[in-house]
Amino acid sequence: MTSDLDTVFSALADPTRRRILTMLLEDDMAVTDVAEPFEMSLAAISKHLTILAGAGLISQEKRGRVKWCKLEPDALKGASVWMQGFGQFEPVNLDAFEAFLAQELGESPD
Amino acid sequence: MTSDLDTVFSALADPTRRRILTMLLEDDMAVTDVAEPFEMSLAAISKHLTILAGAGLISQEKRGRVKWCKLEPDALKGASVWMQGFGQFEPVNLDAFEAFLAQELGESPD
DNA sequence: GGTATAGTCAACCAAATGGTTGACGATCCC
DNA sequence: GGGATCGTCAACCATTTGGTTGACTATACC
Repeated sequence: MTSDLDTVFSALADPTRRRILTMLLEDDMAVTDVAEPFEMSLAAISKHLTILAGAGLISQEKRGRVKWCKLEPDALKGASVWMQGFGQFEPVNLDAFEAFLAQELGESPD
Repeated sequence: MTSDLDTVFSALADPTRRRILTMLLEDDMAVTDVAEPFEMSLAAISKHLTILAGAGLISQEKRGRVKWCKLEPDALKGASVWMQGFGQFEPVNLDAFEAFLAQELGESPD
């Protein structure tokens, strides 16, 4: 039983994959364009993208011969919450932030 | 140049190590006591602890023949901030949270 | 149809990972 | 000193990881 956290954290453990995610923060990209700035083969990047997709961190949609990669930041949520469990980083923690969100958003559904 | 994020995220990618961290959330522990609930050798746990210490996630202090392990949650900070960069988890993002913190904390230095 | 482009697949490889066991050094206790 | 406990080290092993190259499929273009 491999946890979601396993796949997410190990996906994030590789600098190439983190760099890909930050690239996708700007805009959706085709596989070839993702690969362009890296000094490694297209096949290698394709594997990295498969791993990111496996972790749910990106989604991929094929249109014509081009496969578009889209960031799915929600997949970070579980990992983020897990880490917050340790995070007395700030005097204000998740509870306070949730209270803030509740107040800020009024009645947002979901 | 291996990034801090590399070592932190790959330390977190293993379920045994995450479980160790949650155990240490309760209290500082000796190596033998950390190992007790796991079905694996003491040497294996010792290696995991070395990796956690290498990532800065725990510190270890030897008193007598006992080595105490202490959680160092600040080491999660960098990784947490990195992840927040993606976190349009909610309609409210980092900017809003920073504003919230500023307001909440008044004049907290640093 | 023919050719270029986008991307994956399969086989292979070196290095890293996560575990084992057995020997060992240090410390505590009698 | 002698024996038990704490923990690491070293050697070893199987599996996973991150990369390569070459062949291949599918789409686009002329």
